[in-house]
Amino acid sequence: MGHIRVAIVEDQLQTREMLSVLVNGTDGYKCVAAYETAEAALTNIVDANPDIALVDIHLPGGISGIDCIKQLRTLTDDIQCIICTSLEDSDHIFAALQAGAVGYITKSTPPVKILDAITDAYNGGSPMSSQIARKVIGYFSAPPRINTELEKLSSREQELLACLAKGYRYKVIAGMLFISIETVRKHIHNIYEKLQVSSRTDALNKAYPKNK
Amino acid sequence: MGHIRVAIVEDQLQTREMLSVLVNGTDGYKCVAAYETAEAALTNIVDANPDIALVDIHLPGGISGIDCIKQLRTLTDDIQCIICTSLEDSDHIFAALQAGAVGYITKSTPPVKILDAITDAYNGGSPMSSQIARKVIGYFSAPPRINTELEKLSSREQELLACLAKGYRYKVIAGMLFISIETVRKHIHNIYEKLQVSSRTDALNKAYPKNK
DNA sequence: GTATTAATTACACTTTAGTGGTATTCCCTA
DNA sequence: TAGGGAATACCACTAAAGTGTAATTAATAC
Repeated sequence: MGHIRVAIVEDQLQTREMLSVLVNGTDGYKCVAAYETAEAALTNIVDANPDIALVDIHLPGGISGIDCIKQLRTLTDDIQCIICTSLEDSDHIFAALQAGAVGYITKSTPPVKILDAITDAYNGGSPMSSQIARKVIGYFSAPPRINTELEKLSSREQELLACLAKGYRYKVIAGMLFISIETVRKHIHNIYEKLQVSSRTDALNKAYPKNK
Repeated sequence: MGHIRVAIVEDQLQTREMLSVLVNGTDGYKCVAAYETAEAALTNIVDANPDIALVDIHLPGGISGIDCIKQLRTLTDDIQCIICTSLEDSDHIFAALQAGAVGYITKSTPPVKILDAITDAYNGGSPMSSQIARKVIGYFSAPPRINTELEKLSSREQELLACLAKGYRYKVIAGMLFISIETVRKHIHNIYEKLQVSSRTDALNKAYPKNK
């Protein structure tokens, strides 16, 4: 005991060797497995029982590192995966975190920082550079877009539109709002004109654009 | 030039003083404003023109630090806000990042790390501890919820449903998928049966529930 | 004080959506 | 190989949605 068990999933021999030497050469860390492909990792990694797995995104064969993590999550929750890659675009970062990676470091990370990242993840943190963190939170801070479409509508019309969004029939809406079905028709017709559409779904898509 | 302009929004005099002394006492940083309340900050901060604002969450008066950031975003995009608080729960973190904060540090952060965070944010990073980062990504990987409704549908049916979502008419869908309008009807009827609904809007609401 | 606008109702009409039944082909599996 | 699901297609029918025009009232704006 007393050491963190590390597995490596990395196709490049040189990087793989570098990582395992780094890990094994440091007190408190032990490299318990190293795989060249996702396939090899998935069939053997559970037996190796690492605490932490360093996973490359770009792997040979059909399974990417991201998919590898995704599938690994179906096998066990005991292995925490850190993506270790040269790819730094938002899409890969996002996909990796969604797959269940707890950290994301780049291959240019200096060796001592890699060990820090391993310890960090082991202690319940999520190692990533603040540059990467910025990209991560980019997904949160939804564009402060104001909905110009909705503003075109009167409050009554917005009320009607909300009913449309819930899928209510004209008759039901009329009953709920205590107005005649003809008025409902008229309101909705006005809404469609203002939004420049001609169907319920189009109106909803325009007024409440899907965020992602 | 040559220094990062910092504003402070913090109700506690002691902390405020500590931060301004820290910032002003370090080469490359300058405290250009310090406010006790969100209200004061919102009316004056744009004129002070800081690069970075350190914002507490818990502020006296009606406006919290999070709402302060939210409103500030409607005034300018030039000020990057870092939350500096003692609150560390996921909800606050998430709300802050959604409001537009680019970083999240705690008051227990040592002074030098606070300066690092400011520089970090200034350079396009998102300063936060890896513990906080873990909570952030928790929102990503958290709901491994599979959409059981969508799974009931065959791939062809899902294709049809996607067309419905875009607001296409039956005739248009038929043209796009090279099938007859009657087949479109049939598919959609089957979809409605599987989802236990009887209208386009209901089907979409059930198959693609709004996440918020 | 008059013009505009939102909200309301009405009627007639066209188009689209949704229901129910039947049938063929293909593919997969028990 | 018999059955089942999925995809395709057609028909007849009903229900709902959407269009066009017109008119009244109340509030608001100029």
